[in-house]
Amino acid sequence: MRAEAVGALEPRKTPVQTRSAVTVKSICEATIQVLLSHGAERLTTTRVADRAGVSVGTLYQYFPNKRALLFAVLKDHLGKVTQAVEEACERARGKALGEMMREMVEAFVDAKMVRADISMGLYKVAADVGGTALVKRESLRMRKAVMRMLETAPDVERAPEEVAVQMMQAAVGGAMRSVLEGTTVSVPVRDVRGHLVVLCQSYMAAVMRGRV
Amino acid sequence: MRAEAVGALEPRKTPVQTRSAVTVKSICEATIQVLLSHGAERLTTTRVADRAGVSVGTLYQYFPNKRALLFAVLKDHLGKVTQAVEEACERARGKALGEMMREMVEAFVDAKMVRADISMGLYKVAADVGGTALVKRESLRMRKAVMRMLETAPDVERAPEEVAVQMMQAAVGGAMRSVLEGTTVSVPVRDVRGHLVVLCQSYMAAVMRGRV
DNA sequence: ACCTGAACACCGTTCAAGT
DNA sequence: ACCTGAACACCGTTCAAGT
Repeated sequence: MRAEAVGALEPRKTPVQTRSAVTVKSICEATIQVLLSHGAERLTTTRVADRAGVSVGTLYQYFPNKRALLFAVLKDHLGKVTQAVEEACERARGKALGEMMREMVEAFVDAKMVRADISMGLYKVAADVGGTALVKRESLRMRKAVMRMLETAPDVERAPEEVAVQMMQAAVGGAMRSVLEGTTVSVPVRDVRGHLVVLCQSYMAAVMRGRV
Repeated sequence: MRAEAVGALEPRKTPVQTRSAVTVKSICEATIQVLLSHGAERLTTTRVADRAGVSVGTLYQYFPNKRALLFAVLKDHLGKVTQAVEEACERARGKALGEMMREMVEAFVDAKMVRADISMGLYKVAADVGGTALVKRESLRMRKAVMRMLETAPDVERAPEEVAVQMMQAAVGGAMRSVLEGTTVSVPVRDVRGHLVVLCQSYMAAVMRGRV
């Protein structure tokens, strides 16, 4: 298997003046706007620069390449989702297993849904941009939060294997993706939430019963 | 939301002579080879043509554009997976619900795994290529097969809502994707299969019990 | 009926010149 | 310290010319 030829993805220079901090922010915002209005395949560095009111050269002063730009935007978006899940896990400490699953899943689904349009747009670019590495990192953060939460469940004697939690996350994440991409026939958000809650509850319960 | 600007994705002309049938096949094979050896971002129509031993012009005689080429390859691959699942559903008719889930999930996982490298490579291009439309079609075919199977389960009184089956598919598909992309920490295939079987069994059982 | 490959348009990226 | 935009390289796609 090939190693991903990613190249530098980190921002090129850190803005030291207020002017450039504004520039960077406007470039990121312009990226999202272009993504949503023109679509991923028409997202051009020139177009982004235009929209941000700067020249291409300026864009490249802060981002080494197009991927890095999209990477930054993706990172920001995924970070918000992870944070929402972490907070939910914190809130649910000490509750029963079923409640925990509900809080976690609802936080995840809702975080993805607040900016459903951005989530959708970013799925398309994630693959081109080293998104999997990012998803991997965020998954790990979420998994740790979930594991910590599970340790405090009164109705759980010993924590489940980490594989089980991984599968659960991957399943919920995949289902959300499918809904957002419209692969799934359109279903009300409320139903999706409800179904994913049940899915996690029943799977976790089965795992605890040693069904695997 | 923007409509996907797909353009023609169907092959441009149907080979009428043996020579050109060979050409088309070799172009498709070359595509997979280039995808696996050079990676998605270095997959160039010129490179594919070179590898297939023809000129770019010839490639464009059969495929209107690069996307159509990748679309064809993706379609073929997904078709095989769907077929495997359909066959499994056929075999499992009349068995108990738990057995049905096992047969279905194992068929799906195994089909994805036979050519894990191709599955992986194609995930990267799917987004650029109108893959979601294709996935939607294949999902529908699989869902119908699953619904037909479920009707014959002796321990199921009334078939589950279609939403539930959709969620299950999306969850399993997403989990497999996560495993293949390496987002999930590497887990033995056998374990993945086992976990996904339990996930489907417990979720379906919960749905039947009216837990949603 | 099928194949070739030079030519064109477009996009990512750079860098010399400006403030 | 930051910005500009013409110039370059590369890739998708075409089409006049060949067999």
